[in-house]
Amino acid sequence: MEVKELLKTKIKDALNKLGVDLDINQIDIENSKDPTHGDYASNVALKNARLVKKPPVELAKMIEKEIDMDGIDKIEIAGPGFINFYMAKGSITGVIKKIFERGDDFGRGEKKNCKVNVEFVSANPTGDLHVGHARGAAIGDSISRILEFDGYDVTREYYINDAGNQIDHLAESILERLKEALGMPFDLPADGYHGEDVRLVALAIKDELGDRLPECLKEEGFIEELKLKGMELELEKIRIDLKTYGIVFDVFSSEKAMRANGAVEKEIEYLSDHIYVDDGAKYLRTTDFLDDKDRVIVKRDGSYTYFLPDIVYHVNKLSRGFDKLIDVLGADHHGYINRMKSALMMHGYSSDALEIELIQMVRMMRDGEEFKLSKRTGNGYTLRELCEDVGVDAARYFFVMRAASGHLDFDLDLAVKQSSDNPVYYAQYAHARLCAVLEKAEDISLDVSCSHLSEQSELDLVKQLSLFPDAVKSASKERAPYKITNYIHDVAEKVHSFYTECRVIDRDNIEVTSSRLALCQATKIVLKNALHLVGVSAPEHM
RNA sequence: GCGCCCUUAAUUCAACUGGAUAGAAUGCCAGACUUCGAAUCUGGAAGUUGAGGGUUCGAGUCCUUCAGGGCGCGCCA
Repeated sequence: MEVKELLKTKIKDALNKLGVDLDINQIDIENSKDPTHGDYASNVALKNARLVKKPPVELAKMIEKEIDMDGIDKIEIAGPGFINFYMAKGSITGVIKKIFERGDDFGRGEKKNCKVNVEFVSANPTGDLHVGHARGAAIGDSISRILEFDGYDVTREYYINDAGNQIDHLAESILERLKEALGMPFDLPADGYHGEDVRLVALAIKDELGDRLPECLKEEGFIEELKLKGMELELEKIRIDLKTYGIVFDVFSSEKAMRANGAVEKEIEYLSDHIYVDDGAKYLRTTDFLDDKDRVIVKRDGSYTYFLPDIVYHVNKLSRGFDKLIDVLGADHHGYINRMKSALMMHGYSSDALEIELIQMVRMMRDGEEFKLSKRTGNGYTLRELCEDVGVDAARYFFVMRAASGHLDFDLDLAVKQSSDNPVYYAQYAHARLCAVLEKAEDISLDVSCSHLSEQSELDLVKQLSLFPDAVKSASKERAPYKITNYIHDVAEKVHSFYTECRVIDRDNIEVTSSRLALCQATKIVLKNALHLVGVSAPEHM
């Protein structure tokens, strides 16, 4: 049993003896942040003093008197009524053995039997992914990894808006670029895509068509062909960039497919009780639910707003058996939340069947100043370039290390720096250092019971390792990958301190050495597990 | 004007969801390599948590009123 659970049970039993029956989930055990407050602390006495009609300190003392002290060195009542527990060394180091037993699964949550669909990136296939997508991608994938690790069944999904006019603009842009490539007069549409990337796509199409190109340009249906071809090529680039970035989607859904077979018309039919017509347009009465304004779903000219197929899409996702949908979206979509939830409620789903994680803007900083364009190409700064410039590990770590709800300043200079200033290297270096030591002492066996650990820095590290399952739970519950990077940083810090203070390999003292080696190995496992959750590698050598 | 988010050290951010003396990193100052990787470590200075009021044993956290910033408020996606 974990130490915290053990303490909870002990407290519950003690309370029982005092004639107080308290649910075990009502008992909080905190990890003391201050070593003078022991290893663990509880505020049960403060919270429940009224049950015994005595001051908190009195209740704390009563609990202290009744509690089973097995595994506990000392108890102190402090402040207004906190109970501080000082654990016996064996209770603390027990976690090492557990880490060895569970290995890659240490920290993994129990199976939840809950299917979650995480939709993220979903960028229009009309050009390269940029740094805004990169943050959403890093966070979306980390959330997926964390939920998976915590015991959920996760599907990563990408929604392709291939039915809107963005694709028309793409095709028109390619068409003009093709004319350009043939030396013909050309005119890029004002709302088209003027970037270098689209020009290259056009050149690829030109190569493919070869001599047929001039003929094709005259054909009526050629623009349709360009839509398909252009999108396919753009999507392929996106797939490759994401893969390099460590992200693979399980499902790509297409808006076009969503609209097929009269699905949208059926949806209108289904929602008819919530629809009214005003000034020739059809409105959905979302204000009956959570929205502050009714929304147009069919325009006066009979075409649909993007909202309608989006409803079809979300209903489709839920109909595929997911218990929860998570959309990772840019912060400018916040108006969208209640609108979509309302629509789903019309289908009888609860308002929390859909959860939307809003990602704030990224500002790229170089030399202390914001920049938007690439130095090399003069175009927008893309995910691909970012990976080339700072590496995948640094990019992903930086994007998730702050809460998604806050703006992020991405310090490019810091990200390329190979020193402790750079949190990624700080963490990876800790891992590599441990590997180096373990490699050097391969012939010495490990003492998994860690019976010869006594230094403060050793015990601090052990305690830090024992916090990993908590960190996972909290990151999962709050969809907050940054909790993992914070955790990683804390582990790395403790590793470096331990390493400086305690020489691991001492061939004249094999007992201590094997305990320390076991600690190193356990730490290595935990660090690797944690880094994996944010999609960052754990290198053995750097 | 209405709605949502934000405001914590010089800077970028934490704070276990209401807990003890508000913590890290960067930057600044002072130290530590004959030894497992100095890509490291150990100290130090730095705060009226934007301002006021309220709720209670206890508030950065909850309520409220202000001030400042961002985003949204399309028959755009």
